[in-house]
Amino acid sequence: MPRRRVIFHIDVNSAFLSWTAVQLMNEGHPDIRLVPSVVSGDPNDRRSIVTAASIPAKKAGIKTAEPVSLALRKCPGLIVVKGDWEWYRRCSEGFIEICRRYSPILQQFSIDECFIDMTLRNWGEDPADVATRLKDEIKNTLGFTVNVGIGSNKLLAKMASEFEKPDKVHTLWQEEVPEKMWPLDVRELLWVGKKTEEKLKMYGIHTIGDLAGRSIGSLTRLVGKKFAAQMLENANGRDDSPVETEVPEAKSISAERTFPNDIGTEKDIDRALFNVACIVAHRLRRARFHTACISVFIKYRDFSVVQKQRQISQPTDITAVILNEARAMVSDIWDRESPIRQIGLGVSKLTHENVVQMSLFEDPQMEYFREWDRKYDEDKSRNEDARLLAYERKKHND
DNA sequence: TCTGGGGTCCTAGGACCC
DNA sequence: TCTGGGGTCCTAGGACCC
Repeated sequence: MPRRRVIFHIDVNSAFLSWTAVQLMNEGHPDIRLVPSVVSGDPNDRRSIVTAASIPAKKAGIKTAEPVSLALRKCPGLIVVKGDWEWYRRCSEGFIEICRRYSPILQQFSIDECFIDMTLRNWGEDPADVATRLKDEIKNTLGFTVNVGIGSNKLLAKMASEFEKPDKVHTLWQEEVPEKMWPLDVRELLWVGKKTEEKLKMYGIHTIGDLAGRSIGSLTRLVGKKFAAQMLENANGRDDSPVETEVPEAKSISAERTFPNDIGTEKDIDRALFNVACIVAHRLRRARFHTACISVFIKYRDFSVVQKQRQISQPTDITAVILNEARAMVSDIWDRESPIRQIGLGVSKLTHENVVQMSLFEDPQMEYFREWDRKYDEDKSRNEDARLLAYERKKHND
């Protein structure tokens, strides 16, 4: 007899804020979760935005992804803390490890979320009790709270974990969909973002229930065939995607820079391109990839974006080659008048280097470029080691 | 004193081939 | 000289996620 699937979705509550709170408490500071506080990139950068906000900060009207300057105006006493990515990585590993003890069929969905397939567990008890044990174990051993959503598929589990927060367990079984999911605003449905919300509401679709009752034809006209079909399935609580235990290989690597003040000279642009090219190419080499497609984009002051991509015949991981292509493309798309807010560089069509054919008669200049990259990579890894060592020392001394 | 950074996937139109 | 249709690849743009 086919038994119904039991999926858990575990979601760290205000992840970056909680993790920073734990870090600060380890150093003897008070708990920033209890006061209006936010985590941001560089708090001194006038363009930095709110990465995570405490519940008291949210009550003061502060939203994730809004500018820190705006948040400070809304709440003058706000505590702004810079995020620590190394620490976040460790917190993430810690909570994933605990989840994996409950089921080996685990899919990490992001740094602070995962799905586990609990179908094969021998349920002598209510799944909600097991979920409660899991959430309490994370809280007691790691010091931060999670929500656990339980459902008969990934979509329902994820929707359930979004219900009341923090530190809660919720179920959303198929039969609970009309009662628990249909009354929700259509925007709450996974994959329905701002633009889709606008379109749907223009056609009188306000709740997930409204959406569930529509015909595929009318939705196709709004959002296209594929998305319409998926949205309709999801609104009815259907989703048969498996919990994927394999970590997918990267399909693209990119980096971008937003300037503190918009720029407009060739020199500034060139310097920024050089910086992002170094970063992207380094990450490419570290992952042992070559790229066959390079892309650039420019974001102007009014947030309009122009972009260009180009395939190259000989896949490469050489900074200079990538930078050269990027320069040419930026020169093609930049109108040479409008100040630039942000510039980005990406690589895609990634292949592993062992399948790449080396050209027999390579430009002798390439050897120089390769040497340059080798030095750069060495330097980077030395700095990285030193940073980690300092990190460990600091932790040891605390 | 408005809006980061890093990804994935989809669609539409044009080029090119048979 | 007007004419077709299918398939594939490429590019630009746009939507979504955390």
